Amino acid sequence: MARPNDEVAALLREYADLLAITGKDAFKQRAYERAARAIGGHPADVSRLDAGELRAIPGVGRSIADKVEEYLRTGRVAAVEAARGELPPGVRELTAVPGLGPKKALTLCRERGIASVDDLAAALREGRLAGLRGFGPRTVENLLRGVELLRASGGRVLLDAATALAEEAVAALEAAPGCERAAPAGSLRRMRETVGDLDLLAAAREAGPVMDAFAALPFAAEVIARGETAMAVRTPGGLRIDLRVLPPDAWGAGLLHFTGSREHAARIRELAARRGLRLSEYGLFDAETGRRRAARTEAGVYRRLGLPWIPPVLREDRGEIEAARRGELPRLVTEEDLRGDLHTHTSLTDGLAPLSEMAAVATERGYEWFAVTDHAPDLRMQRMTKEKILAQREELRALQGSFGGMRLLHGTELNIGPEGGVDWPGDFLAGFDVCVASIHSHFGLDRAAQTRRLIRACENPHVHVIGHPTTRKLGSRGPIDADLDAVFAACARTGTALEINGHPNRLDLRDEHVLRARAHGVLFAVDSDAHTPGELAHTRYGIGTAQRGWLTPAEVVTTWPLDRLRRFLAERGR
DNA sequence: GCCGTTTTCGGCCCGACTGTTTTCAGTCG
Repeated sequence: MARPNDEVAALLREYADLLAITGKDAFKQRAYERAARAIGGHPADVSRLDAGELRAIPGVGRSIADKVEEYLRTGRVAAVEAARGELPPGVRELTAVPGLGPKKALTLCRERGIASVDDLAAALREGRLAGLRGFGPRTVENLLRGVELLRASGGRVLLDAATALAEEAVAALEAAPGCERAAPAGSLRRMRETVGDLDLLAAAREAGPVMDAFAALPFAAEVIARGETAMAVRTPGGLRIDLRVLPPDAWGAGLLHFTGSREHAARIRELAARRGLRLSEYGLFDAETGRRRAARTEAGVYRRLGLPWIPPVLREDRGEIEAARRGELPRLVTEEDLRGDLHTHTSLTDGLAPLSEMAAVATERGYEWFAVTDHAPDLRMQRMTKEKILAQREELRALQGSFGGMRLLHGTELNIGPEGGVDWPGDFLAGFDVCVASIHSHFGLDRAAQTRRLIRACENPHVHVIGHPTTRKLGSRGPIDADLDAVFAACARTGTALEINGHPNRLDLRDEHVLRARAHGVLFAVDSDAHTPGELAHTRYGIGTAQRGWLTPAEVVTTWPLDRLRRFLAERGR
């Protein structure tokens, strides 16, 4: 079961969507969206708040607070039920189809009785949309492809794939005649865990040559749209890439606008409006005189609004604007802060490179220490034994000193059993420098059992880090069902660190969990979980997640110098 | 429906592109 905040947020979001589809007041709809976001991201459990505390959440007033209380008390909200009653239940999912918004969804429902994506697909195939106002042949074609796309991909790509595409595209744009600079914006720049489409920006006086270079990219399979300064292409895999070409002197305003999030940008524009200014991708203007006040740099635009520059990873309207105003933005952890990695594999188990090779690449990354943590025997397919791991320890000791000043640490990745036990007895575990413990099986246990096993693993005095705590895999496996707040509290109590696994298909913990765990006072380990030397660089995505969770270096044990890390490993506390 | 260091009422964020339009609504970011 979801936590109350998520349930309430989902309900408010549904209500906002229903208001949009049925054409109700757009401002009311926006108010519900804002409240949903605020409640979803609120650190305290809404089911434990009184009316006053509820209304203290920004965007929650009397009416919404009443509905939240009604929901928590009765499990339903009359107003939402009524709105649901106005539409067949499947209509809302129609708006997930690219190119299909609330207005067209309503038309389809009212005029043709279409109430689901499947209905829509059938109607399109059978030509039943003919004669419907606003649904000409081009629209029908686009909707067909939209349905196809929605079904094929679920819509989003992993961060590493998006990063690779963006880097290649940016290099090509920068090489175009007249292009002064180019950069990714959007959710990629904010380091969201997946990317729905790619936003690129370029600065040039003449847009034409830059757009030509964009259209000529090898992965630009199809041009979806092309205007004076904006265009969009689709990759063979179905990913949409948007390009916007800006005048060079509007670079900062454009970057801010297209980096988003939409919610953050909207609040910044609102802030500007309140000061008699108007913000667009072309700059910050005096609303009366039209004179431009700032545009060249992001920092300049923020400064003009009385704010310091806000890092893109924080721009989600999760309190960053308020923190910026108070001068309390965190000093975010960066990749340069990392001094080591506590979760890596070698060819002794399922890694692809020997210990010496992994360590050599770790040295190149400038690490001060480096832990090798191959799988323990309960993961049967790895065929691990005491003898094999002790032999690895000898090998590691023999290599100690071969990698400049970098210190090698010997560890293992234990398996958390269904009851919370781990592979080896305590006296054997005591021989390791570091133990990571992770769930690799029994994903289907109920919430109480999952919570119990994780807490037991935390309480094991030999366990230093809980690896990929929710075990989700993006696009293929959901998270286990556990009371994470109870687990976070146990980690804080026992001094066990939670991993932020940087593998792009894990990113586990995810940003929202990091924010919540942080409120409990938990320590974190940003790790690569590398199975090849190249994957050691996956920490960049883990760092992105850590930053989105507002973490500072002090909270991340993998940024600590060796002596401090050793104290943590010895005492497992602070 | 929310909100207030000019406001407790009257505001509430901005622009590009597409398609089906003879002047603009819908969608998206």
